[in-house]
Amino acid sequence: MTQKQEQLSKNQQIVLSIIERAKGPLKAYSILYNVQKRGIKAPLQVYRALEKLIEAGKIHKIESKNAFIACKNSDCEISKTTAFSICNNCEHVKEIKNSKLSKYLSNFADNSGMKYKKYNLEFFGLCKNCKLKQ
Amino acid sequence: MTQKQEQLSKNQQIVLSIIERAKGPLKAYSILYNVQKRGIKAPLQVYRALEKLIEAGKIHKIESKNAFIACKNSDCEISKTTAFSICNNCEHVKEIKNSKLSKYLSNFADNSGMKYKKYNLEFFGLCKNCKLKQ
DNA sequence: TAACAAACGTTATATTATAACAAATTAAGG
DNA sequence: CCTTAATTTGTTATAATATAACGTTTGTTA
Ligand SMILES: [Zn+2]
Ligand SMILES: [Zn+2]
Ligand SMILES: [Zn+2]
Ligand SMILES: [Zn+2]
Repeated sequence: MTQKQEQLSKNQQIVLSIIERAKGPLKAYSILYNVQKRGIKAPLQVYRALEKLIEAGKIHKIESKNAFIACKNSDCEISKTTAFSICNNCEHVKEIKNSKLSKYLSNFADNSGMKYKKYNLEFFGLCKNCKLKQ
Repeated sequence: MTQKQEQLSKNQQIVLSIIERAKGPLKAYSILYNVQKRGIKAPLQVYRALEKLIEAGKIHKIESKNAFIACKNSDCEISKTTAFSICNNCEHVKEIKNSKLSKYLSNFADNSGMKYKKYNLEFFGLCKNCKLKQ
């Protein structure tokens, strides 16, 4: 009876805490530098933790940036339907929590007959701050 | 009066022709191997061509795969609003052309007040073929 | 406690992408 | 045509991102 792991392991906790404390998405090697004092020495240790954290819905990968951000949607069990807004100027990234959007996309079906359980959406534009400064 | 380039350069044409002939998305180094007989020797030559082709809307990058696919929407001048369906099993990728979807997303605005001119959406699931074989 | 799965540690290496610089080509204006 | 600027090219080196392979340790379950 294999069952989904509940508890995070030591390395997973360390990596998660760094990501949660960060103001924005972190890159894997930046995480590595941040956790070396806590005993994590190699990239692979970070990548393994990242993989598990993503599976657990604790973090998401921003694909267009190869960076990782903590989930703010009360730990999306979802984790499969993600949407982000990304500022092209200051690189600010925010997870979009919008039930209409997620409903719309979860129910989307094109003529291919393919039904999707998973998607990732990345919006780009200028955030409020950066819009003013222009 | 700088103006958007109309004509593709030699290397851009070579790279584009490879991508257009391919059945699915190609990775940069796979493109490189494919064009070496045509005189392109270095990764940078490929990446430079890719960059221009993306700007021109001739190709798109599949972010979750670090791969490049030819645009099928009559050369999206759009190129800024992209959606793809990706099969998790056979890796088949198809650009989604659906005006309702693009209208919905182009008009989407969340409570952040941010308005988006650009997005990339990647759907994941099983294609028809792979669904049958399961 | 035996058996298995998951996590860990470590070294090496694969893959993806860009920096820096100089030469060649192309486009536009006088 | 000549000049100038912009773009494209060629080349070498290197940065940044990610995984393979192996053996050990730890935790769970029967
Ligand atoms: Zn989330
Ligand atoms: Zn901003
Ligand atoms: Zn397109
Ligand atoms: Zn398939």
